[in-house]
Amino acid sequence: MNDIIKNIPESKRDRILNSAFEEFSRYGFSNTSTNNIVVNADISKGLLYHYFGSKDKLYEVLKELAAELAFRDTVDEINWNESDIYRRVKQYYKIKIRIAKQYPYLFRFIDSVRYEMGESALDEYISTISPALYKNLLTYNVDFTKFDDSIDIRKSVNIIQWTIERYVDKAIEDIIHFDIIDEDKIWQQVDAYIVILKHAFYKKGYV
Amino acid sequence: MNDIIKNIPESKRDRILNSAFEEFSRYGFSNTSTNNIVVNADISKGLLYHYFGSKDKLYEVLKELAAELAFRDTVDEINWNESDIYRRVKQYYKIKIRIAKQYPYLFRFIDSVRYEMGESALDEYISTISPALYKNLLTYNVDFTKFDDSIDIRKSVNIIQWTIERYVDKAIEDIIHFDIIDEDKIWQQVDAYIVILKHAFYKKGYV
Amino acid sequence: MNDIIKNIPESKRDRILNSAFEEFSRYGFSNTSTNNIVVNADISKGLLYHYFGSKDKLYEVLKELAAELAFRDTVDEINWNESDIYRRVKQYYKIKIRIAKQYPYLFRFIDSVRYEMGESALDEYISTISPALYKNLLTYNVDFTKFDDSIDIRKSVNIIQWTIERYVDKAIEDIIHFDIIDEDKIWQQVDAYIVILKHAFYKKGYV
Amino acid sequence: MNDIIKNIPESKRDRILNSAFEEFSRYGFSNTSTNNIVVNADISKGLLYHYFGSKDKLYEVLKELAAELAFRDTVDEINWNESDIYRRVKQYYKIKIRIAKQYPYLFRFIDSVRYEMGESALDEYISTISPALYKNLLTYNVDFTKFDDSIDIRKSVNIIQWTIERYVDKAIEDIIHFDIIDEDKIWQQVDAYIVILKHAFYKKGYV
DNA sequence: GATGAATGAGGATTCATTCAT
DNA sequence: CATGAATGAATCCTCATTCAT
Repeated sequence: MNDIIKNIPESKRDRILNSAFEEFSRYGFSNTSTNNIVVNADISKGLLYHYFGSKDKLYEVLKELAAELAFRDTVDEINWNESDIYRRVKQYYKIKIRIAKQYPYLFRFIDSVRYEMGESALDEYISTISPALYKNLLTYNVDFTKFDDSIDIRKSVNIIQWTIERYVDKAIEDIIHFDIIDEDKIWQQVDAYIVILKHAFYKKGYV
Repeated sequence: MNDIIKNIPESKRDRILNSAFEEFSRYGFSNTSTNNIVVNADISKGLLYHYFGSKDKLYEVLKELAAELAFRDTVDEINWNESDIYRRVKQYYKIKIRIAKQYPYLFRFIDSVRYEMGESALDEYISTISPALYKNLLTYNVDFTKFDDSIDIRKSVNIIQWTIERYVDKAIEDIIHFDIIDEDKIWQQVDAYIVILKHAFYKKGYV
Repeated sequence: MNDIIKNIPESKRDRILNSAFEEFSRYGFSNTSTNNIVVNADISKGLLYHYFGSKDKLYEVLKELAAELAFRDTVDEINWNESDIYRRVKQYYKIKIRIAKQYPYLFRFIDSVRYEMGESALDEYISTISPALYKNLLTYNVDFTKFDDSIDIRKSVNIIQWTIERYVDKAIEDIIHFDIIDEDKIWQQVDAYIVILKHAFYKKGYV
Repeated sequence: MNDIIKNIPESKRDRILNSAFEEFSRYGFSNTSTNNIVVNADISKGLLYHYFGSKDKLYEVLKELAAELAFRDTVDEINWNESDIYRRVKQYYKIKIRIAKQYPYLFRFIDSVRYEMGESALDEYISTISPALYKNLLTYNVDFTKFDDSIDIRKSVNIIQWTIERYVDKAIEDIIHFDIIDEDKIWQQVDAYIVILKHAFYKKGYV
């Protein structure tokens, strides 16, 4: 499947993929018109079928690509030696923003697939790899000795993740709506929150 | 909106509603054919449009009805003076089964709407009334003094709800698949679980 | 299958059937566009599918109708007690012309089906009933005592049939091209030939 | 037209021609996809159009080639001094098998053209040269004095031809299906039949 | 010569909606 | 009330043909 994408000239490839990600995430599989996809991608109808053969196949390729980028590659790229929970989480969300800059609708697409499918290629990632990724992100090799023992660490960790996630998801929506984001500003704001969160959850010495 | 339903002769009404609930919950809004709805309801196409005007309007009416039955009426019907958590929860699920007997696909329909819509009439119930219903069901006027203080009451309550819910949802699927259920048997089995759960969560005196 | 045709109002029915007979006989099954059929029949695309469901089904119905008219009904209508070969053959071709007046392309359609199919519903008529019809037409209950014994009767009969057929097929082509024929004139010319043929093949007493 | 074929390197030529003969004979002109032709011939789409210009032109060239091989060249190659009907007929079918070994689908292609066309280049051969070829094959310079006078010679000749033809056509189908035939065996079997046929039709002295 | 990406008109089919009866 | 015939725009997909490389 990946061979299909590899063979498309870069210039067109992301136009096609983004157009398809957007349409499918907006309208679902059956309500998405290949017509709209090709118009937005500025290619001919024939070319879409030259590359992908059918609407079904296109959808499969998108699911495969989404799984690759959002789960497999991400797991490989994270530096699991980073034991500080804040830097660990920031790492992950920096990757997510980088992906969203290339494919703004990819994460919305993943959400929409989750809704449409019972058992499928992507579901493997959603139901298995995705929870595992999040679990490992927040636990594997994390230095919990920095945390204040009197506080529920798991919940603390959740609050940390949710807070950062909130900013990042808002940033991704900004990419979708305004086509551009001020990434520096995002990380500055995130860092400001991290200062507060460290005060709340870390032992005095680690703040 | 409710006037529309009121004006449909009883003999046809539930045939139409159930056919529509089933099709929409199976295939989603846009992938549902009004043709299938009228065939399964054994009415003419013209009649569907006579009553509902359009596919959109039909969908709206169904959402409204679903919200009415599954949330508004249910809230009104629950006896909020019943402070025993087990009897309280059983009350709710008895109502749910009664609704499912009349409209087997209604709860599947609600799930499907949640998936398809961003902001909609039903969302008001899903995002506001539905969580409130569940919260009140498990907390409002509930006599928590019966609970063993050493145990996390919230989690206990969740286990109680989840256990009962599991049986009820399975029963609703049976209504869909076999058209009939043995309700007595369901409640017997639920009661057997309640005995176990009371041992686990209630103070000795209340078991 | 015949129910489909029966349910179409007469005014439209023959417009549709003739348009389809013409297109299919001209271009073959796959090269025939349903678009052209509906344009020539002056109906909407949807209506064609409302009646016939698919291009395949339409083709099946046409084959069935062709077999019915050109073979089954024809066999039933011929007066097999007519033992004079000339009157017998004329009978058959009068039926053929009557059919062609209603469905000018029907016989061309049959020829085209013969070419496209291996084994099919119509083939049953073409490969079995059609040869049987011709054989019986020229032999069953025919009074061969009228023939001059010194001449090959079978060949004589063929010449008789071919001569009449030639005029009739030409007449059918005229129906196609000019929309109208002078049937009286055709039979006058045919009768003139019959006089000659009787001189050639019949015993003196029967001329 | 023949220049087109001449200019194609031998290595590719027969691959292209056989692929095209097969597709056209299977699916007819309009239902044949040039895509399938190039895939089966293992050439690019562009090359097909480089050589032939269009699907129509390709079809014309194939018809021309078929006429050349199956009629013109065959007529030239037959030794018309061979007056023995059995050897004469065997000659012809040996040529036919040699052609079929190079172009297995050529004779099926000719049959399919006959079906599709009204008036065309190939029809000239089908309607004029082909009947003439068969007529001459079975009559021109044939020594009929060998035949038993009491038997209808024409019919005898037909039986001779049909018998041999049956074996040869079966052999050609074997070429198509199994890619190989045992030609010696075919002629042995044909000769065995000839012995029988001579007994039936020849005067005692020529058996 | 040789490639195959690219085109876009045209293919069959579906379906929400209307309206005369 | 009730019907279902009728519409036609929109659906996915195919394919002969072109052309830059």
